[in-house]
Amino acid sequence: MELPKSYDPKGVEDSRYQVWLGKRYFHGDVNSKREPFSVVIPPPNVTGELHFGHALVNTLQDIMIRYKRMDGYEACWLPGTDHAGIATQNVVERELRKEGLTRQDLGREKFIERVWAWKEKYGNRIRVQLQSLGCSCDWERERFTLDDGLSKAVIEVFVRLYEEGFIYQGERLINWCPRCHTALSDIEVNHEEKESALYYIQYPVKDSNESLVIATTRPETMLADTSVAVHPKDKRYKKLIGKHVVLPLTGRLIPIIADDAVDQEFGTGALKVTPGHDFADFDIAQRHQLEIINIYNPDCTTNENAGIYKNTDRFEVRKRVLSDLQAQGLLIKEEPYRQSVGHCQRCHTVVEPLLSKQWFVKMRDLAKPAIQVVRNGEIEFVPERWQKIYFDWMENIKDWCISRQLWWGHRIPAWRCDDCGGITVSREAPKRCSKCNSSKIQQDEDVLDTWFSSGLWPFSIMGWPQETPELKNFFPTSLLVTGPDIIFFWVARMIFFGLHFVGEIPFKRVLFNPIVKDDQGRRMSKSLGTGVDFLELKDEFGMDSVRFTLASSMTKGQDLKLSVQDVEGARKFLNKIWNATRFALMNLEDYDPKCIDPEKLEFELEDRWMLSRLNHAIKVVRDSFESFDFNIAATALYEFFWHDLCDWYLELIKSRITRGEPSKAAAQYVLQLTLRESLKLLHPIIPFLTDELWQKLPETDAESAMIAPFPTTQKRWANEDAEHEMGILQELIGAIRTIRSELNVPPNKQTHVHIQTENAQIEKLCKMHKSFFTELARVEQLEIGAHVKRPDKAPRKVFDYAEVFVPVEGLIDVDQMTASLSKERQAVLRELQNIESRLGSTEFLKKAPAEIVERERDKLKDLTLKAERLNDNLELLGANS
RNA sequence: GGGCGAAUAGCUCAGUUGGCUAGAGCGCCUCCCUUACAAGGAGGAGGUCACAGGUUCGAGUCCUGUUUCGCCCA
Repeated sequence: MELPKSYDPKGVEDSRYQVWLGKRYFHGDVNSKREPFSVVIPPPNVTGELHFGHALVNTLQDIMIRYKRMDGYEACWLPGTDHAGIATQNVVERELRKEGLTRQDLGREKFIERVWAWKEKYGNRIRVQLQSLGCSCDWERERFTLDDGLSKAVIEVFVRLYEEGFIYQGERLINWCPRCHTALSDIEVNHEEKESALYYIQYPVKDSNESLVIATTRPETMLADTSVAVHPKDKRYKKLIGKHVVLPLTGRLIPIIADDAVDQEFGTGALKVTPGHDFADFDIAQRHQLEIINIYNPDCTTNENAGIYKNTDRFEVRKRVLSDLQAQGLLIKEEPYRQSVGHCQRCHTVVEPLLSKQWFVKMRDLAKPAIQVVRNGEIEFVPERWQKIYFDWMENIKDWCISRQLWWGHRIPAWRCDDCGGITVSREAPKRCSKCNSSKIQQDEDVLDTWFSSGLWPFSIMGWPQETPELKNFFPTSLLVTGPDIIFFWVARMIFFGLHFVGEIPFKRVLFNPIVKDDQGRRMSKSLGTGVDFLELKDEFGMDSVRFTLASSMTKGQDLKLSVQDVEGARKFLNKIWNATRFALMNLEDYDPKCIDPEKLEFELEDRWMLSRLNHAIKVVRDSFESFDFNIAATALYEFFWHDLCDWYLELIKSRITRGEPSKAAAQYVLQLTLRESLKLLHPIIPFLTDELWQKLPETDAESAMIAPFPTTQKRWANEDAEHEMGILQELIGAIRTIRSELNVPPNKQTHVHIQTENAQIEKLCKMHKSFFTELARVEQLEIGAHVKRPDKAPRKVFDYAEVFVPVEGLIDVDQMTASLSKERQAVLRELQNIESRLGSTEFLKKAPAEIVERERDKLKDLTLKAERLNDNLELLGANS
């Protein structure tokens, strides 16, 4: 069976995935005796598309799930999607607009049907993308936040919170998006600095010649002013407190009040108070029982409260107000000002604070235990620094506005009575008002914030409020991988909901992944047009390449820059693995595991070294998976496979195998073992290729790499002596190669090599492994020992324990050789000086740990030797030292 | 305004409680199509670790300040 010369992921990936699906490897068994390892997916928007950020989050989850599954855990990764209220509704409304329709034209029921149709059409896309990525999700447990079961959980939670007094309805100032026509929670508003202006407006004081000048960035809201506030200690205005001003343009009389919240330094120190359209002003109004005026309709055109300005867009009103003020000479001045303006997270429209009746969740008491479990380490945040962000928010948490004036979502289970106005909250649709028994009741029109249902995800996906085997086995989950941008929206809410409703933390560890950016550092965002569809890379590079790239770039910084070049590099690595396996298979054709007794094999130095390196790789990979240092795991595997295995080991055993030396069996044994264990180590990161190759191995311990036991370190493989000896041979061979290359010795030309050393062990080592020199450095004759004389003109490399000479015919550049040796001597002397001054310091000897001092002494010895050798050689080359 | 993070080779980044003659990948330069792989092999050049102080026997690493950039909150 001959493999093609290069790896083509096309076909391989999809067919592998189908096999895994068919074998139900992904399914988590609730009856298993194995320790569970569970993860719930951060549910993507059902009608959305996955971008590179998703690719990263899901690759990391898959790596952990696959690693744990192989390592003997009952792994279960529960997938699903989110209905994403505003986002999805916006998308469908946009489609309707193309037909010249609005959702109101269709009516609620028809509109919802349209959204479901849309969901059916595009809902599978997420699954297809995740499967292309290789995600080993338990698809039998796939859920959607609007499924019946999950909707029941939402209702249950709402009703319980209402009954417990956590949920209330209140008339409050909220953030209103005039385009989405809905209330937003505080965190759904993004603040952006904008160049704007500060307008100084004169308010005449009633029955007086005096006037007050106020400064504002939003002059149009003066139509809703109900007071002017000054600081009680402000000498400028003290005498005016208690008087009234005549509000320009409207003629209304409003009081001048004193409040500590006024900043005397800002503007003129006099603040117009607009409680209907400003959060700070609303608070002031509460303290002083001021009237609250709302001048806006839901679309933020003005209503009748705006008087002559009614039925006008809010930005148009601003212009008209300013020009009217100017005409009356009341606009004193205008100066440039940077202002922070809130925008709707979903549609980027400037939000407006509006007075409105909404449902809220009281947060203080829910937040407390949620803070506690992170503080005491029951839930671990990685990187830890995100804790602070979490604490800051949770400790200053405000009540959560959960009602949305949308149609797509979980409808609030509350009914209002037409007769008595009472509210009935119920799990089942009630027939009568619970207060007055009237049958004229109407369900609240609003739906719940999408994050309200997402917050229940870890247990609603497992069937809560029913007591299911899934909950019993897989809850709390082991790990959550998500972006730090939704720490408030999602992570925090899952924690307090989990604690409150299941009485347990929802997950033990949270890994916050960096934000994926493109090679120019731009955020991968669809609206910016920088969202790259990672599936486009599938055909050319394969998803394994994408996964490997993501894993190797995954550090704990806050950005992760990706470029196609990196993916290309990963593909080369995959090809290397492919070809190494191809080589192995060609050289294992006559290998029969049944005839091999590992105890009786004649292991050579390189065999022992290879196993020791393997052992080391196993340790690094395991440790870094456990600490989520995926880049370290990926880099270590790359280094190990490419450099240790391919560059050295494979080269060294070629002749043993082809010549059929007595140690051939040992080489074959170590080769197949190393390859097999490597494929396992690599499997969590690059599952497709590794399992494809696994199927071709002569000896395996499972039918698929996916379910093979993850390698464990073996004491008998660790071999420091072998590593040390190989290190010396590699160094000497490297020296010969460097010399040859520098002198442009043709690769096929063989040379003599002289190695001068007084070290008998090294002499013996080199003599025993003469073949290394022959095969890897084209050495036809090797002379080594203390007796070896330095040839005058031959090029050389100098180590502390030996000198390597390659006497080549023809010209050698003595000057160049001298220069390079001099340069090296300079560096050595500089370092020697450092060490000597260190060792000469009594402070150092007294305070530094013994092993450090010892190391410095060793270095001193080695470097002194090296310096002497360099001197000797330079002298011989005729250089003045 | 407050908080967090980043600044190391041309580029992208590693560098784990201070012990480093500072690493990798890509790119660049030289040589080579040697029967696993040219998506390859061998070798090479390239860095005052942003700046200024401090702590320490010893600082890329810790502290303070400055500059530049990014993110979050108000």
